[in-house]
Amino acid sequence: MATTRPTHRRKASGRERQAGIIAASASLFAARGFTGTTTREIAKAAGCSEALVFKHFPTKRALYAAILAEKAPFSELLAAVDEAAKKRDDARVFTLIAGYRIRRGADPTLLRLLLFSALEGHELSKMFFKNQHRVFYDYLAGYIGQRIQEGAFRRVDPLLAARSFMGMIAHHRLLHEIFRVPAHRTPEDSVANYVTLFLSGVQTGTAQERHARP
Amino acid sequence: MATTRPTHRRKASGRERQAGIIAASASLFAARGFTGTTTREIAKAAGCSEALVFKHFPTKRALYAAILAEKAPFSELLAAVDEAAKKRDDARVFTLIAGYRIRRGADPTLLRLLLFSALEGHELSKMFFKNQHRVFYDYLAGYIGQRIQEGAFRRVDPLLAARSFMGMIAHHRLLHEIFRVPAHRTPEDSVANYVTLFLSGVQTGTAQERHARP
DNA sequence: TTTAGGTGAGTAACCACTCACTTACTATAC
DNA sequence: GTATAGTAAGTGAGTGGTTACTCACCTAAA
Repeated sequence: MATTRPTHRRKASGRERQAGIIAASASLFAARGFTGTTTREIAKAAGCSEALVFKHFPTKRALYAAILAEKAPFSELLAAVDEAAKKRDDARVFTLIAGYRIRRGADPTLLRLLLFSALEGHELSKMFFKNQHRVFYDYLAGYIGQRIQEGAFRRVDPLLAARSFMGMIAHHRLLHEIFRVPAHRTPEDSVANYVTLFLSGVQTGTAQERHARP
Repeated sequence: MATTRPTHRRKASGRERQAGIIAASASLFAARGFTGTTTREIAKAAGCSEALVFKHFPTKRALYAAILAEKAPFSELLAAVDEAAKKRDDARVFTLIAGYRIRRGADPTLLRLLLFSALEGHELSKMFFKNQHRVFYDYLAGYIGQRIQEGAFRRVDPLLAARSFMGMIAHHRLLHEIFRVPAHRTPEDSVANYVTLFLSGVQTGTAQERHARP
């Protein structure tokens, strides 16, 4: 079973090729959308023939679906957020989430794929959206609801409040990554601004004195 | 010059046809994107032959550009907002803007066209974005800056604050119109929530007592 | 009679996808 | 060690269908 590794291999293994095709086509689909990308371009980007692409994926649509299905949710972030949530460190909870989205070197591919798939009405769009974004709303809404019960947050609608915060973040990325609006602040600055603004809006007086006014 | 109007006209005037083609193709482009829409579909939707479409617009791309260029900014809204701004009625200023975007029967076509054109990298995308959205940022940022100087708002970054608010609104529409997330509040409720949350976040103590706590 | 409105029948290029076929690697028999 | 058989990796040259776009021609109204 353990295969030898020749130094100058001329044929890639099935796994390698498949991963290569997925990686190459993912950036193409993200850049041009599903209908805007041709199988010939995919083959060229993957460094193989069109025929081989169809040996690995029965149809262009199946390849697209494989890409969307591959992108999994992020566990390490949620663990860090959960820890901050247990300490009731509001600023850290929201800064972690915002900072994960808004940061130097963040990959714009996922956002473009998400938008394209939703606009083009691909069937896997909903699952993709659920894995990529829904997690945050549910988690944040739960945390906000809890903080309201504890008297730390004002009585706002938890789900709408969670969406408000995620809206600021998502819109920030949309402006910069899709509409190419130049940034006039550092990522850290922007995140701090959004977090402060949001927390000032939801925290009660007592909680604000602890965090929002340095 | 004044032409008679026969009751049973069989040929449309050039203007009428052109408008019909634009209207028909606009909804198709919004639904399927540029590459996802065929000229045959456009002709069928406009109720004429493909050849006639090309008599009016030299290329498919020129037709797309004509659609994006046609969509003009909204003057009556800005007038109403301006009036509220002169009275320093913060709640009304933000409620007007949010309510214009979030309301029953709002046309999702423009949002889809805007996103598709930006994602597909169409040249007119930037102008379209400027006409459709940029106005709000600049106007709001100016208003927020003024309110800060007057001591009514905290010292936030005016542009980031404006984007935060527009982000909540834009994201709300994105969730419902593109990602088909069901609404759990009425449009008016949602708008009121977003406005209250935002104003609580930016207003100083004195201003909050006047507006945000009924 | 003029002319703007309108079309059926193309065209070359391109699309997703197929197939007959070659090549490179490996396990095994000797 | 080497010959060989089996198989996974890989492709050039297509396939029928679709695309954006054209052109010669028609038709109704002023």
